[in-house]
Amino acid sequence: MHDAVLTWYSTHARDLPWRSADRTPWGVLVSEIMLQQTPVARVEPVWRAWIERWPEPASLAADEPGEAIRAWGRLGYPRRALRLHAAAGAIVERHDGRVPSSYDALIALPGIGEYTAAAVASFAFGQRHTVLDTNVRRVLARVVDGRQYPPASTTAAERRAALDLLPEAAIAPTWSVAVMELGALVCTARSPRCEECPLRATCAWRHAGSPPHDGPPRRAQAWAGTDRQVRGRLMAVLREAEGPVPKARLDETWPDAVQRERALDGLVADGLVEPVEGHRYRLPVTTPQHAERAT
DNA sequence: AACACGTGGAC
DNA sequence: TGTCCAAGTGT
Repeated sequence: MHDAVLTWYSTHARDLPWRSADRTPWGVLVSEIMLQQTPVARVEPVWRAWIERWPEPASLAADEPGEAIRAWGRLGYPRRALRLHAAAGAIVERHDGRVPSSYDALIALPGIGEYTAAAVASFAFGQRHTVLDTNVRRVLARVVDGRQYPPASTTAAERRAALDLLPEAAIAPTWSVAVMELGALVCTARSPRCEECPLRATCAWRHAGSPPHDGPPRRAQAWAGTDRQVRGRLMAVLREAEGPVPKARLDETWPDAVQRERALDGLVADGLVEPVEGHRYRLPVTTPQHAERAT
């Protein structure tokens, strides 16, 4: 199983900039944050511009958080940009400006959770960690469990299965990225290309006749009319503006005043937007002291 | 544990 | 055309 996947990866891996031979831990970290819930094709140009402008954590930390949000563009979930800016500040303060290599130090940074800490420790520092993203979880669900889709959230059983399969340290990172790539290119969610799969001979799901998902329905996220849509409208206006925006301009983005105010208040509470005197708003200029504090 | 959190491409 | 989904995290 390992040889089949590694051989497949050696000839099918995409040539992505954050995988290049001269990659840096900072470049890997930035890519991992950008790739959270966001397709590779949309990340690549933004990543290139970001790394050119902020080639190390200290350069990002020295800039305004609003500039990070602006440079984030339309990648979505702009709180990731704010957390990446905060992570850069923490790296400067706690780690002398160098991305830490330990899983524990990584997961302590804002915006970095179980997956991203394992990914950076593996792909930037060559360590042996189980890397469980949506691709790996789907591949294991099919190959090992014979199910079409993994559980809604990562389980202990999945971590155990991933650890059982994780090879020796020398090739563990390559194994992880290879399984991820297999999930992204072949063992896809919607229309898997099983004929091209290096694991087609051993896949439990395929052997079982590719049975459809049976558990509770996987609910898609609502979008139209949600606060998320309103927040997106507001952020788009603020990103594209040079400086502070009159509230009247924000009021044009959404007809329902109650929902609009709620969305704007939420953005301010999240530290993504800053009120300015004279009924104006702008992207944040200073790092928020207590944004997203537990309630 | 369930939910909020953006955006746009694919089918 | 509307649904589904993309290298998750924090609460």
